[in-house]
Amino acid sequence: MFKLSKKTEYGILALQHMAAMDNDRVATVKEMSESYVIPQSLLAKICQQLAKSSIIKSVQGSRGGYALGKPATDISLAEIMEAIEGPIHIVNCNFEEHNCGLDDDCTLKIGLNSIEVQMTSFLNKITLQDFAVTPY
Amino acid sequence: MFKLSKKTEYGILALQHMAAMDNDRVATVKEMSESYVIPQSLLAKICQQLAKSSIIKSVQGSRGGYALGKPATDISLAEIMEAIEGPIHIVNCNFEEHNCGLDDDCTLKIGLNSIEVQMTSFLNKITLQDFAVTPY
DNA sequence: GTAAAATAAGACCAATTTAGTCCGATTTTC
DNA sequence: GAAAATCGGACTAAATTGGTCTTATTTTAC
Repeated sequence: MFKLSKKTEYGILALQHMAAMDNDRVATVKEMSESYVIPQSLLAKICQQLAKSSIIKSVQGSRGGYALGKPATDISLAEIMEAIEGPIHIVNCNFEEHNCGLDDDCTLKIGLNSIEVQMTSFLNKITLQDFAVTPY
Repeated sequence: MFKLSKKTEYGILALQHMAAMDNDRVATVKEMSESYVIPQSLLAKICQQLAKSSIIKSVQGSRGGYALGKPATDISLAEIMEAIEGPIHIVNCNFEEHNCGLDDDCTLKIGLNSIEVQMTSFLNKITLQDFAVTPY
């Protein structure tokens, strides 16, 4: 299951939308949920999460909506995933709770640690700009 | 959810075990499931999947078991994941079934395609040897 | 000042996926 | 022929993800 969750996909679609729009306006959840056929209340929650991580900024009230909180070149895929799905860890066990009974001898954690580091570094380097599709 | 499934983790533990053992012997599921505290019948199925992909080879009957089917340097992480979890796709939609209603205009697929390529290439380069922990 | 249109937030349920169990069959050794 | 192993599939349980609903708050426009 090395896959983005649907929520993350929805979040990316929304971010691509915001990246493509004029700088002076904000996008509403309603507008985006209709464009991309995403349940409105689900996208609403996703936008709230993105806003909490200040990837996007919210404008409340009527005429409100969302817009990117920073340039698309400054928004990494890792950041988006973490905002929506939580911390990225490729192995299930983590250092807070040893639940496999092997504790610190776990050869899985030891062996895969460097891979997790490389992975997250890769995901950190990819920015929204990289996968924002320019209209053609 | 950029995470290995527990099944894949179990599979890796088993592969690490086989990689570390003498070349002339085979490892039984019982032996490995006890060492790493993995449900025996679950590990049994995982080993069958690894054997189907010829990552490991099976010896049937009493005194049977499993051993690596090729050198640890030839077994990639991508290969292990695919054997256990199926094909690697970072986006939910795929080209066989368009289920989002956006069909070929999906900016998600277009934008993330190159990232998926880079990811799988990365996972293909990592071999069991790389994360096999040498006894110390 | 009130109605309308938006975000905020959290509880809740549904659907899907993953993890794990169970049973019977087959293969091989002793 | 018994024992010890893999083979394979159906089934159930648990966990995660996806999605809904409801209520509150904020802001604008009339």
